[in-house]
Amino acid sequence: MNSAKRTVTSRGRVIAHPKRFTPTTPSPLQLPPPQLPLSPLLQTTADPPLNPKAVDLNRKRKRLVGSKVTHMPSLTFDDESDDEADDDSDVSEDDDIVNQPAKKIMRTTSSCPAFDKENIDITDNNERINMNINNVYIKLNTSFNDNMKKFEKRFNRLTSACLSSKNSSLDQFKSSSADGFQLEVLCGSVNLLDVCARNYGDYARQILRILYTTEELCSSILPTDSTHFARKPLDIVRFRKFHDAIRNKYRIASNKYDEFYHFCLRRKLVDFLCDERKRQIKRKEKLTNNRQQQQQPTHLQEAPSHHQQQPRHDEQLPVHDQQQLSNTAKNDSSTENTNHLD
DNA sequence: TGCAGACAAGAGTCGTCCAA
DNA sequence: TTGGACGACTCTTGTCTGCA
Repeated sequence: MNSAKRTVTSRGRVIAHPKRFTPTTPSPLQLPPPQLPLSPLLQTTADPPLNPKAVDLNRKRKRLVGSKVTHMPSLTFDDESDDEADDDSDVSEDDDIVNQPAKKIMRTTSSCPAFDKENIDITDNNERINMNINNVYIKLNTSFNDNMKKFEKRFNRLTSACLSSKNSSLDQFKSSSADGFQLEVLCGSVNLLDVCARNYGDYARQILRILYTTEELCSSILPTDSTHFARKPLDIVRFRKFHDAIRNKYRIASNKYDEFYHFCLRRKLVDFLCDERKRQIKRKEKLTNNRQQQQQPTHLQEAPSHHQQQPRHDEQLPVHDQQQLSNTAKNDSSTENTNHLD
């Protein structure tokens, strides 16, 4: 995956031979809700219409006003005299039908007073039907939203319960038998299994601090197959020893260790490495401030030597963190991590 | 009470996989 | 070939907890 053409993002990620440009689009939450073609009475929420055909119903409603309800499949208000008009109209017709006057309207132009009175009654009846349809849609929409909210609450409770149980209990990953586990995992002369810790997270951090130097922890990421990251992965040989220590310390079944590492440990380790970087930057800032304070007052240069702090071994920053520190001081994060490419 | 460490949440970005 | 889903890492911000 490594290629000669590599670019670096503002956050320091190495883009090895980008294949596809992913445009930055506003999140769906930032986008305006879709404009529903339904009437304003139905647009109580941003939810899409329950039935996609509601769009068609809405368009038909244009035609229904002032006409007779002849195209509502679920309603049977037709009388037999409308059959002629219905024969020439089709539900599947498009805008032409909507824009064209319905044939029923042609009958309202009759000079017969009886027909006029009948059409007025039909119009009033249609308006009442439309109002009823709107009310039904509103009730359905409200009921759907209420049920969705209830479902969301239940789902969130279930999710949190699953996550809490998964994070809090090691028992589900432990082996049923104590056989097959090592009594010692040596790192030099230190048996890693003798290290005491409050919990597996604390133990993992201590083991990492034993296996790796602070520089390595601050300049590396967890071992991964991907090569597009700016920081190099931790040494895989020592990381296998880390896995051995964790698995043997807490008697985790070998067939469940992957799941344990993925769900319980990985995130802790990622945050640990990130926090190590922050801590080192903080230490470096303190060291820099102390040096500046020592250099500024000339009359204090002859002060006792215990003010002069010698940099610790773990305070030697890698190149990219020095760059990051300088960028932090400049309040300009746009140029960080640009000089630490391999 | 202040500080340091651990942890969590979320946004941003990228690569990979896979279905259309 | 394209775009969505998903996983992974980085970074920021904030909260919680233990300790001196």
